[in-house]
Amino acid sequence: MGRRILKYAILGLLSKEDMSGYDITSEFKQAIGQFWSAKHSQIYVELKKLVSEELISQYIQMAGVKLEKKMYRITPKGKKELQSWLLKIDEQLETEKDVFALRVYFLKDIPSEEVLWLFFNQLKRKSEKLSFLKEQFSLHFGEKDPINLDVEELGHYFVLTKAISREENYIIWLNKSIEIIKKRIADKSFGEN
Amino acid sequence: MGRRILKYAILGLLSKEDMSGYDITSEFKQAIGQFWSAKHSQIYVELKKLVSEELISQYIQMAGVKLEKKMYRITPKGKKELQSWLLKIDEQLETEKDVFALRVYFLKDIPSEEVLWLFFNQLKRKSEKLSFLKEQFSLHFGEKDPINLDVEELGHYFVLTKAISREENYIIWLNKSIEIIKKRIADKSFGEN
DNA sequence: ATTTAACATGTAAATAATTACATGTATAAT
DNA sequence: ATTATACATGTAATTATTTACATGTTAAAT
Repeated sequence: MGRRILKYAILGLLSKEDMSGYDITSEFKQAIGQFWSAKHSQIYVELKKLVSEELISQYIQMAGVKLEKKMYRITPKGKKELQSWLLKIDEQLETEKDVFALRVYFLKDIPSEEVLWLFFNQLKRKSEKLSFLKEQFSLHFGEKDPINLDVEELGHYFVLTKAISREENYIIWLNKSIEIIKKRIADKSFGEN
Repeated sequence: MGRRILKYAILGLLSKEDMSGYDITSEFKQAIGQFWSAKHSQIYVELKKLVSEELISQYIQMAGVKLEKKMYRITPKGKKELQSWLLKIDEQLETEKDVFALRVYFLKDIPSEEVLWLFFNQLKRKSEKLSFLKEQFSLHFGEKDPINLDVEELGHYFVLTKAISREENYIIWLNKSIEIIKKRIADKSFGEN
């Protein structure tokens, strides 16, 4: 935190095409939302700030008869700031937070009969997420070879493959852990009998 | 963020053994720091809050002649709250934020001659992190079979294997992406000549 | 002996982010 | 026609987190 990531996320999205606050909110439910996300309340405030900083400009687009949709467009100044940020290297790798892993660290305080259920529950959620991501992938890329992809699509391709492999890896770890837990339970009841 | 994760992270750590604020800060530089972390300024404030909530208690331990180290111990009330939190399921999976992936999504705005360097840089950092984690692992577990591990150590084992596989997976993705980028560059210069 | 690094604890200010409150339009389904 | 859902935008209050400021002790290295 504290590095105005949302600012650059918005500039990056607007660099591709003009969008409304609602559109940006929706983007964070798609591929890029796997790696950065914000609520609409934060987005609308940030958009106003970016306008005041002259990094983006605003115009009205009618949606229906009465609904004035506020569209935003990146300015040359905004584009420049985005490009310079994209080349910046973060001083240190930030913590990729994961509350499930935190809970697992405190395993000894979880009743042993509940542990397996917790892992299976996480497995279910992660499997669902993986399905969603794979669907997204086949929808956008199908059997396409990334070598031939337009550079406009390549970022999306990389990010989707990253998200998919992350979930696959998570699931593998969950299954391995489940096996260990099961084996420990089996060994224990054997010892007890 | 609004779910007081740090509160439970501290309770979980204190559930294992009494610690000072400094000790907790140090823990976040070890294995669990891969999945949750906080700065000392936040930790000291949270500790005082937890004392006022009677979830932990404080006592003094002399370190040297003058240095009064403030130690914290979890109370039965604190233990109870921890255990109930550990069984709670998060309503929805939160975004596992990753600024590098965000930058990659905006690839089209990065000069093509800089892209490879960015990926290689990330590869270097992630490889270093992986080495650190593997060192931690062999230090704590060596060739031990997780089946025979004490339940006190099992959480640590799972978290370390999770952190290691996450980094390994990240590195695989980076290498695959680098190959694609290289191939695209080769194809392009072939076409241009 | 002196310096450096690690140990140790705090507060204040600013920023980032969430949750809750608040309102209205357009479209699809029933 | 009515209802539900998606589209659309905002503010206020609260909480979480970082950065900067501030100080002192202990142990190890030179």
